[in-house]
Amino acid sequence: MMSEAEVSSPAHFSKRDLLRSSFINELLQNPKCSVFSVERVFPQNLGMGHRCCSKQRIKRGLWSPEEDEKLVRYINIHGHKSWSSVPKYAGLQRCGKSCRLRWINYLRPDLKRGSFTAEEEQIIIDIHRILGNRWAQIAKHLPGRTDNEVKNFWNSCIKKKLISQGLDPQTHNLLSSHRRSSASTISNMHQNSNSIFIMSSHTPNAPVKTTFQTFSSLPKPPPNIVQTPSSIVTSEYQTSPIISNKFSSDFPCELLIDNASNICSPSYMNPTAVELSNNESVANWVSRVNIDDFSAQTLEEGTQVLVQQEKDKICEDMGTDVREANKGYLESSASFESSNFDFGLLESVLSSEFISHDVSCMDELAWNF
DNA sequence: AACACCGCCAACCGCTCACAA
DNA sequence: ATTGTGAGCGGTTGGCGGTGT
Repeated sequence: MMSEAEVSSPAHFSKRDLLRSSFINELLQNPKCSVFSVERVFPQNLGMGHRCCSKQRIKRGLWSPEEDEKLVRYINIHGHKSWSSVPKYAGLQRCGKSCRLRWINYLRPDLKRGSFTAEEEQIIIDIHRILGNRWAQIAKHLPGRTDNEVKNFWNSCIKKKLISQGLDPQTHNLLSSHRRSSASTISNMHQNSNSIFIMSSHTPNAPVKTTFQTFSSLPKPPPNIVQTPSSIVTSEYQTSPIISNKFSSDFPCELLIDNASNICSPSYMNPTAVELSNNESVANWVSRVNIDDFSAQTLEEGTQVLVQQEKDKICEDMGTDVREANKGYLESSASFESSNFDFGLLESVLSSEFISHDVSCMDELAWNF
């Protein structure tokens, strides 16, 4: 433990050290902790404040330990019913917005600190492939992580990693510079073994049309579509015995099929990932089929059960008659369209769990929407 | 040692949405 | 229906620290 003199000396701490030091935790546990006696000001950050708080002269920029202490102490005692009143009563020359941000992104006691794990990284990638840059949604699936943290991690690490793998970080498809070589490879896979395809519905926000079809009856895809399933030519998709039928009012669906191994992974494409979906030739290629037919013809028995279980579960949650839902084609039924059920979120939970873990975890999924 | 460059990340900005008056 | 306010979100910025020359 450092002496107070050491702690009080700004020279001993870089900004990052101060922000990250373990005594933040100490402070959180003990609001009366007075370890921050140092007068640390950031004159360069003394601006006029946010537009939302332009009436006051408020401080901007990095938070000093004293400010952190005041904020933590106040919230520990009074909570934060109204952020706009927090700075006033906490004795801070900050706007409420800044206080809220500081609390949520840094001072909240339930925050996890330290580097992202490989598992967290994979979850981020998986959910991002589905939801796109919806950092807050992604962060909800990473306990103790904030949207800001996830966003920064994405921009500083994952993005580069994907690019280095020849993947477009927005669409998770192959970058154009990598397409030429990959396209021929995948095209060969199609010709030789009927390996992997993507079937896609069309525009984002459009009602979900069908997305499922037996592989063998599909017409040959247009040349450009075989360039796209870059992200599924990975071990995770080749080894995950995943199948589920999901629908979304927000996102177009895609179904990833490895016919050679009978592995299927339907998913949603994030809106930025549908560049090909607006292509007419792609639209023509995607045709409608009965989902039950698909399941029966192409899936092993155990997988069919999983399909049915999930369909039932979804319909149950929505108050929809399962048998009714199973009767016809799973296109944009009125009940789905009018529902407030967040299929995007559902999908994000499901896919992150399924892709990263064993299928047996299906029953453990939280349906807390 | 000095400087330049670069990556990380905390914080800000501007926007949208929800809700109350 | 309109307006004002607050909360939340995603994009962006800029300072700091590490690294290379």
